[in-house]
Amino acid sequence: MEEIKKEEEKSLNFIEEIVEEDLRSGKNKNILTRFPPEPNGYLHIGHAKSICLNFGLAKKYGGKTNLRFDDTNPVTEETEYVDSIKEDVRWLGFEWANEFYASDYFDQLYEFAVTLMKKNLAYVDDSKSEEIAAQKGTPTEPGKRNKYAERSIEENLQLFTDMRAGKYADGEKVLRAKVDMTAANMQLRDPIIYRIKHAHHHRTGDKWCIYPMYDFAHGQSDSIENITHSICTLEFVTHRPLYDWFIEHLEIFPSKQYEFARLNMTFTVMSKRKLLQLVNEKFVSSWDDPRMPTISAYRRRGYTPESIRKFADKIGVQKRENLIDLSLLEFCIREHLNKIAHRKMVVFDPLKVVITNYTDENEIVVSENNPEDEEKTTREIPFSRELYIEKEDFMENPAKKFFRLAPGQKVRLKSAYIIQCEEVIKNADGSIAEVRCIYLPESKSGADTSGLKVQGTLHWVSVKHAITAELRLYDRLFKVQDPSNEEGDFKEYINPDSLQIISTVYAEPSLKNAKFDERYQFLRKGYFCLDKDSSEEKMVFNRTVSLKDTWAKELKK
RNA sequence: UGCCUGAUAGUAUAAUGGUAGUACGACAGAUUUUGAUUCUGUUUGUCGAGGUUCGAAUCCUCGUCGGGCAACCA
Repeated sequence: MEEIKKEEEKSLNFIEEIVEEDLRSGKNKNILTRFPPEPNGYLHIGHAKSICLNFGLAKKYGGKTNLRFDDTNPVTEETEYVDSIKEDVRWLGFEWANEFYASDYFDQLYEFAVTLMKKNLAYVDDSKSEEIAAQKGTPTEPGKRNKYAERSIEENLQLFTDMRAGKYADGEKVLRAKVDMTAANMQLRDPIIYRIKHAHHHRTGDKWCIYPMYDFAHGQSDSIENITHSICTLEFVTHRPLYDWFIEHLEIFPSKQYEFARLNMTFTVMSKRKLLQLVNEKFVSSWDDPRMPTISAYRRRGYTPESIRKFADKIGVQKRENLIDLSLLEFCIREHLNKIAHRKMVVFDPLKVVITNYTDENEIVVSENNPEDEEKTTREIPFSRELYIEKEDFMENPAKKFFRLAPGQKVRLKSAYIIQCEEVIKNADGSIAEVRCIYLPESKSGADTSGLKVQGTLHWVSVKHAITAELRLYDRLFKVQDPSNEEGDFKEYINPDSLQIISTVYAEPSLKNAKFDERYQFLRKGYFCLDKDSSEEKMVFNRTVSLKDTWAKELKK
C-alpha cells in the first residue's frame, strides 16, 4: 500500500504541471498533442523520448495524439521514411488518433499567406539569398528592411500568385513576414515564409512549386488540428514569439508551444545528419544496423518497447542540457530481459571435456527456462560423455579466486553433474586439446546426495548434439563519451571493434526452435535474439546486451 | 558581447520557504546450480558572493559557467 502510494505521488515534470494547471483552470477541457517528425530519416532514441512524452501525456490525461509528418521540404523527404516512422511509433506501443501531413494543409497555408499580405504583414522579396542574410544584421546589430518591403498589397498578391503559377525560378523570389527587422530575436527579422522549389513532393506531386517554411507550417498545422500543447525541443525557444505572432495575426486557434531538452547519450551521436553520414559512408550497414541508436536498430538488436519506454520514463523531462549514461539504457533492457528471456546454453569458444567414467548413451537433463518466471517451465537437454565448455572456463594454472575448472578442481555443470578435472591433454604445439574429467554420479542436479559444495557452475553443450549458429556481438559505436563535442570530425572517434562476429558457436539443440519475437539469455553470456539475416542453413543471433560480468572486472584489476 | 535559456553527487532526476531524497554507476559484503538475478551497506551534491527570513536548493541582487539564435533546413 505504502509502495503504491509512493508510485502515485511520483512528482510531475514541468510539462505535466502545465497540463494539470490548464485542465484545472479550464483553459483546456481535453488535451491534444502531436508527434511531428520530418520524414527525412529514421527515428532515433531521442525521438523515442519525444514520442513517449507526447503520447504519454495524452494517455495520462485522457487526451489524444496526432501523428503529423512535417513534410514541407520536398527535396529531402521520402515515403520510405514515412513508413519506417509509422512502424517505429507503433512498435513503441502508441496509437495515433489521426495521421496527418503538413502537406495536407498546403491550400490552407496558402490562404493564410494571402491573409497576411492583405493585412500588409507579408511581402514578396526579390533579393538574393546572400542579400537577405546580409540585411538581417547580426545578433548585436539590427537588420535593415529593403525596398521590397514597400510593395503594395496588390503587387504582393499578384507576385505571390505568379510565384505559385511557376513564373519564377527557384530562389528568384520569396515571401517574407513583415515583423520587425530590428528585433533582438533574430527569428523575428522578417522571416522567409514561402520559397520557390520546383521539386516533386512525395504526396502532393507536382501540384506546388512554392513550399512554406517550418515557421509558417508548424504552428499553423498545430492550430488547424486544435493541438493544445505543442511540445518541441529547446532549439525552438527563439521561434516561439514567431509561433505566437502568426497565430495572433491569423486569428486562429491558439496552440501553445513548450520546449524540453533533447536527449543526448554517451558514446552516441544523435543527429539525423550524422546518422545519415554513417549509413551513406558505410560505417554501418544500414539505418537498422544494430549499432545505430535508431529505434529500428534497437528493435533489430533485441531491445523491447517496454525497456525503451521505461528508459524514457527514468530520464525524465527537463530544460537543462543532459548527457545520459548509456548504462542506464542497458540497465533498462537487462531488467526487462531478465524477466522474459528463456535461458539457453551456448558455448562461444569450445574446449572439449571428456568424462572418462561416464557411459550412459542417452541421458537427458532438465533445466528451468527462466528462474525469474512464476511458471517454472523447463526444457530437456541431452548430456553425454563428450562436452564443450568455454575455453575461458578452464585454467591450467588457475588465478586467485578462479572458481572454474582447473586440474584437480571441481565445478558444477549447470543442471547436470559435478565434475573434477583429472588430466589435461595437449597438442604437439603445447596448446590444450582436451580436458579429461570424472563425474560424480550422486551429484546430479535436483538429486544431489554428494554433500559437496562447489563454487563454480559452467554452461556446456554435448558435442554430438550441439547445433551451430553465428553470433554478432556489438559494442558502443564510438570510443569517446561525447563524439560530437570532440575536436575534428566525429567519425574519427568510431570504435573499430564495435562489431565482433563469431561465425560458429555451439548451442544446445533446443535453440533450433528459436523464434524472431523471442528473447534468449545465453547463460553467463548475455541476451540474444534471432537476426533477420538468419536462413534455413544458418541461424544468426544478435547480442542485445551482455550480462554484467564482475569476474571480468576482477581480472582487469 | 545583443536576445533567449539553464545550473542539485560521476550521470540523470526529486524536494514548489521547513530533515537535500531516488535511480543508474562505482565500491564492499550476503545469498546463489548463471561470478547473472536478488538483498544489504558505503561513497560523492545544492555554481559563487552578498541579501531577505526564525529558517533558503527554493525568494532578491550581482557575478561565473553551459546551451541555443544570424539556412530559401526542420
